[in-house]
Amino acid sequence: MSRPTLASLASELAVSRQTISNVLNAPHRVKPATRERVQAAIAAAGYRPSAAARQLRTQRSMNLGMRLLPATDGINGAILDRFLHALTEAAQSAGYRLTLFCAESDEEEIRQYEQLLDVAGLDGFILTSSTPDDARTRWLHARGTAFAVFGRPWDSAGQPVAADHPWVDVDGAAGTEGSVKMLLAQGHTRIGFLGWHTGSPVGNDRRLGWKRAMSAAGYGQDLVTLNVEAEDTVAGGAAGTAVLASRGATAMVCSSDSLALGAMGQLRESRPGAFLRGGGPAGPDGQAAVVGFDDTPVAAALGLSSVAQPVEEAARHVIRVLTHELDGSGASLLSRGEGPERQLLLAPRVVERIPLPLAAP
Amino acid sequence: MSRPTLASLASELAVSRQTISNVLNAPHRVKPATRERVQAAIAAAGYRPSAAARQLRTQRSMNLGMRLLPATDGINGAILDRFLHALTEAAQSAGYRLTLFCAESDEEEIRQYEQLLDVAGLDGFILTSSTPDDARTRWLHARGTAFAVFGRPWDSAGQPVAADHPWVDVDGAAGTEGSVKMLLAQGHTRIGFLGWHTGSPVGNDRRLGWKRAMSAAGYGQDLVTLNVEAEDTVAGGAAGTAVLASRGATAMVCSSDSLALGAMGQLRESRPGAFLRGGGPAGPDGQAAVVGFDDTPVAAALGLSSVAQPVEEAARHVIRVLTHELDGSGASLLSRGEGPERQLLLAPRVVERIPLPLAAP
DNA sequence: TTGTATGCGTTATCAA
DNA sequence: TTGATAACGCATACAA
Repeated sequence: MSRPTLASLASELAVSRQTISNVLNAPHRVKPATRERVQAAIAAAGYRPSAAARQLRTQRSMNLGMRLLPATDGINGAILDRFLHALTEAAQSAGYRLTLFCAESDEEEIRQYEQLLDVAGLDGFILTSSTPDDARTRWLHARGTAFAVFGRPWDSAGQPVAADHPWVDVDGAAGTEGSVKMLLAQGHTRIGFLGWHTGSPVGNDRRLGWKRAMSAAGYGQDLVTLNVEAEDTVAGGAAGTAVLASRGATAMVCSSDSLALGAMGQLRESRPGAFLRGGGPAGPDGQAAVVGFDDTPVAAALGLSSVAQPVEEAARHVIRVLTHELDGSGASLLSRGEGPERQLLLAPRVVERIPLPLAAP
Repeated sequence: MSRPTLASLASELAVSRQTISNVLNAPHRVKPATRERVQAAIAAAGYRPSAAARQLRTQRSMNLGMRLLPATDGINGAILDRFLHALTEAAQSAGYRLTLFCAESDEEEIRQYEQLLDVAGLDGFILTSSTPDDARTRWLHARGTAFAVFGRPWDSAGQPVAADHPWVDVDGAAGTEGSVKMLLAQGHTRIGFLGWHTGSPVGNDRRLGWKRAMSAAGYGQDLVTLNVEAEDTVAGGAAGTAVLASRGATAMVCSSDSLALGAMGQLRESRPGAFLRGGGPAGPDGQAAVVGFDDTPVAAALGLSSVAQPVEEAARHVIRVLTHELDGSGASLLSRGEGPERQLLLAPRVVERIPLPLAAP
């Protein structure tokens, strides 16, 4: 009653192991009659090839690795759930398994790569963030290991840079640009930007979209006074909003939902009635408006407008391009047709919401 | 420049492969002199045994599997991040890798078990929830596969039941009981319970704690009127709270942060000033209080009191008991001493917070 | 179209 | 204490 193997099946069917192997890996090379007979026996016996034996022979594990970053904020990190699920699902239907690991730092991440490569023979890695002048992508490239990144490559100055490895990212600037346009349509003119004080490339990108849209609308002279940087927390958002409000801002575009949450709270406190218009988007007639980023569950729960990243689509594409790299190298002789985009910038979507009427009329 | 193997190392050192293998797996069986010489060579060459070859030989993959549930709510599901990270970390330091997979249903989950067992040779599984009369645990038990569950076993009627498989859970009743005690200490007497309408064992357990504490405090006669069931959403929480408030409740204990969020919003709207006392916990003098469950990031962000589950500890213990089951079977001859608790009920912690002053004075 | 022989890298068994 | 041999389950080159 133990699990069937190639050998046990072969003797049972009175054919060679090779024939069964061919039925599985090169069906066209075997006569239809025997092929069907073998296939029936495979199904009946519930035979499944052993991945370990196969890996030993082919040097491929059909296994992808990904580092699980520690859950930081919890508000902003809420995106990971969806990304990870879509990633697992996509990998699974592409015939790959997904192995998770932890690392305290990028240096340790590299050491983990090395170990997982040597010990488990992982075929490739998914990186869920990119840093300026990323040592990890350099290492992987030098080692000749396949990988794909969720995040654009940045040079050491934090500027976008060309790279020849596969990556997928979301166009943050387009997101904040869309937020500004939405607020302009609501009648706002003094629209502030509440960003991070870290100077991260991602944050700069989001600020850039705000600048572009404001300039295009003719409010370029406000770019200095209406730009505020704060710590990426609810408290930081409240503090930054106090400054922006004192400079006359009636609406703010934020780099994160944490900041936006703080902004809403601060406005509710300092300007009673700021969100009274439960019936629809508020105008500049004493009304306020806030747009967050990432469209976390918190935003949805509180009626906070936010920029939604297509993380599921990003995850699917990461798998698509990575598996194409892994599977395609051999088949590239046959299908020299184009594969999936090796580099892809996805457009986010601004989700407009009506703030929950959390204050009494 | 290819990776060293047992054979290459052996010829280089002029010893047999077996000796090197022994140095790794049974160091006491090799003479100290040669042992050290081999160990030095291993370190110098950066040799690491191949998991695939090892698995082929030992029939153990050092690999654990876990189904990734689709991110449902996003508010309540926010716990998964922390659980998964702790799980990965614990597995890693126990020498195991973690493989993720997806399934649409519990039946498909079982089919995935079967496939992952046959193909990848996983050593065991972690289940992240338990259902009444769980078919998955029955299947795994029948198959003789090791597993551990985050969640108590329930019989088909949703009552706690004994089972001999390892599990870890958090005592929900103790959590709501603690919530009630906190509210009593604040001066509240009419404390409502806002629970799920699904009749899930987990929900019943949480309701039970409220009942126990209320009865103990002498408010047993209110158990019927102050118990409300609603859909597990923010809107459901608001609706349920309207009912509870109309029955005179000044405080509510909720089965989730989603419900609690809805409760806060509803109270803010219907009772201006309900949370005015920003300076400290509110009393029954016109003040309101809400306690959620799970201590999600949303609760922390909004100053919502909530019951915090020790998910990291739960994850670590799940790995502890599962790896003990896997590793310990052989060593049980030597160390017949007690291992980790095979069944463990962890106590949650009530986190008391001051609501953010989101309404104007 | 099918079968035979060999090796992937490791550990277990046994003999020296 | 160490070494030779076989076997884990599969796929590839080559022969029939």
